[in-house]
Amino acid sequence: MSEKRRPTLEDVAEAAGVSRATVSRVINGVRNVDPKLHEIVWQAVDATGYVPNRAARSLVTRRSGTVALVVSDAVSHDDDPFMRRFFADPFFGRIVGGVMSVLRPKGVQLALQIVGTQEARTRLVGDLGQGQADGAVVLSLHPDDTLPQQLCDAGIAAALVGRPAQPVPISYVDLANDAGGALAAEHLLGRGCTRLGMITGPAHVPASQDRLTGFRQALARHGHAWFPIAEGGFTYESGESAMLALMAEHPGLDGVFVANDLMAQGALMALRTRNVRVPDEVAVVGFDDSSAALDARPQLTTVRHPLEDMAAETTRLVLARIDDPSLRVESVIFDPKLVVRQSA
Amino acid sequence: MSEKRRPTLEDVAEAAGVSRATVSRVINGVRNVDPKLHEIVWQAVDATGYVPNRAARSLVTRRSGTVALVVSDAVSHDDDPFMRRFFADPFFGRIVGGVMSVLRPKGVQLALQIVGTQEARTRLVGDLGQGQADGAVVLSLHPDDTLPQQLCDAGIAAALVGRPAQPVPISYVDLANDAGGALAAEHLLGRGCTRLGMITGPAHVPASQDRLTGFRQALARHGHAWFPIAEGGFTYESGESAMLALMAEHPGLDGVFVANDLMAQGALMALRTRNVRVPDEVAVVGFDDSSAALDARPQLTTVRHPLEDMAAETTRLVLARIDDPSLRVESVIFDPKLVVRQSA
DNA sequence: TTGTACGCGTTATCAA
DNA sequence: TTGATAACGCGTACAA
Repeated sequence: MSEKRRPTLEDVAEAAGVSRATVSRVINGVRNVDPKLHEIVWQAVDATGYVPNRAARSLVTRRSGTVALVVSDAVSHDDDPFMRRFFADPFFGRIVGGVMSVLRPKGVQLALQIVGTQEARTRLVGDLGQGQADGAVVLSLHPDDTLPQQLCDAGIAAALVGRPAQPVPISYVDLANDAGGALAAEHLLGRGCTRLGMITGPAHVPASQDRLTGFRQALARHGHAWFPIAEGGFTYESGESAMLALMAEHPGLDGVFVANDLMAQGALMALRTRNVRVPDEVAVVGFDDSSAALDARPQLTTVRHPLEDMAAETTRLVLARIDDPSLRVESVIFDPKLVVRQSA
Repeated sequence: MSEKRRPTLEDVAEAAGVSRATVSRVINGVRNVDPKLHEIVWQAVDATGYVPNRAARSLVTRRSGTVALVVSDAVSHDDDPFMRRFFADPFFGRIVGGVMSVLRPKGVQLALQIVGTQEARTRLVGDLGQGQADGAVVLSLHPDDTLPQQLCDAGIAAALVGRPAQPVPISYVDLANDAGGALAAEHLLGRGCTRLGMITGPAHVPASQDRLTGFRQALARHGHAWFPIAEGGFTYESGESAMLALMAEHPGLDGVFVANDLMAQGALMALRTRNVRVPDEVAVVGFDDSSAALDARPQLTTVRHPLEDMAAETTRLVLARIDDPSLRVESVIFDPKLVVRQSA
């Protein structure tokens, strides 16, 4: 890019009147350095405008100074409607924000990787094993995803955002989805609803199951042994039709917990179609606190998913494991909060 | 990661019975290599499982083998509702897909960078100048964004997805937004609408202006000298209120062109609120063909924005400029297509 | 066409 | 505590 040569350690050393080695030690914060030299060196760094050469450093440290953000789906990105849905949620952006918030201060690069096919997954694990990145923050979006196991087998420093669908000894950060379901139940009961129903997400998604379980247990604690359920697919449309089905079979419902905001938005549309007033006739609680919650009419009361914080924590887990590969597998669970708006 | 040392060029050379240099030449596809050796070397590469060391290569080639995907906004990510909107669109995911489709085959890494503050922008330009990445695909989301100019001044290989808001000698790829506006106009007129209106995006966004211009000119060609306009902010809510305003002031409208799908979705909601049938009483055409177009009821007839292709082309522009910095600034314009669904 | 040898900018080892 | 000096793995003039 620039015409003139970038300053190197040697240049700084000359400017400071010391040796390369000393400058290197100062910059890397190694102890055993004369405080006087310390200052002199930093001044020289400033004066020369020195910036460490990542490649040279990587070559000798055998670290890339990069962490990969891997989005793993069952099928290729382009063909899959769910993948479009995934990006359609603010989900991804929030995660990126959380990851960057811890990577940036450490000067670590974020390399984005999206793997849809089995071949791509295998290649990715190979690349990571070759040191393309020092570790990986992984979003595994499909229950049959083999990537967590592969990463584990390859001994790669990685952690998942969200509990792995299958039991794999890999670190992860998750939300107490069951607690979220309980929050929704308590809130609906608290506002006087007595005939509750739920629209769940896909049965094979762990988060979806947990939300159902939490909702069910909280209701059971209040004596509600049973409630009608309709299964959706986390999409707007599925929420709409699930709500229609629920209303057709159980006309007396006065409260519904929907496993994500997008479906809840669809459910609101269905209620509107049937001229049912929300929340007066039927109260609706969503999940995620995504932008869909604000777009909805009425605005959604929903369970907030602190994705940024969770992504940041996941990144810390990965970084810690890069520093010390002997660290044991760990999981961190976040607690959800209820955000009360208009729909319940 | 792995216990044993990774194979190096030296190992391959030994296995093939040639010198390091020859192996290097074969791998990098340099001419002047004996075809026989060529094959022998590749077999040795296979046998040893050799993979080039990026750091070592970078050190000598002075290339990072990385392209940055930069999202530049006027304010910090977390605070800005527009940023959430941005990620809320499938926009970002589609662009990532397009970029990766050309980077992956070339073995180039994608480094994600999100800069919200002026300080972050300056630091980014510095980092890129230091060779953190060889070039940048840039999404500039704010009219006052100084990043394009800064990149230009720093002589960094970069190209924008979307026309820069201010005239800057930098390569970009854009959509013929005006042609898209014209498509919408022709379609509405073609289906017999005679009293048209438009909901525009923010006046300072170039794409928004162009859509309006194209719509206007096409109508003018058919004798429609004037039509009512309401300005929105590319959000669902703004589309909803713009539509309400339009209906209040111009009750006779029978067709509306909305500058993006999200606003169009809001407009549909407004029409529904007023019990106006779509498309029978009022036809609606959106823009982008985002997932919002499919979520809408009725599903949106809209102008398709070939974002993946555009992002891929932008990436090619960046790559070409990395290879040959003397390449002149270039722009590539894509043509939109009309996707007919139910709303018009 | 192939091989030798040097340099890329760091970190790390070992004397001093 | 500091300073030479040896890797790190690769590309490439230059010589053969």
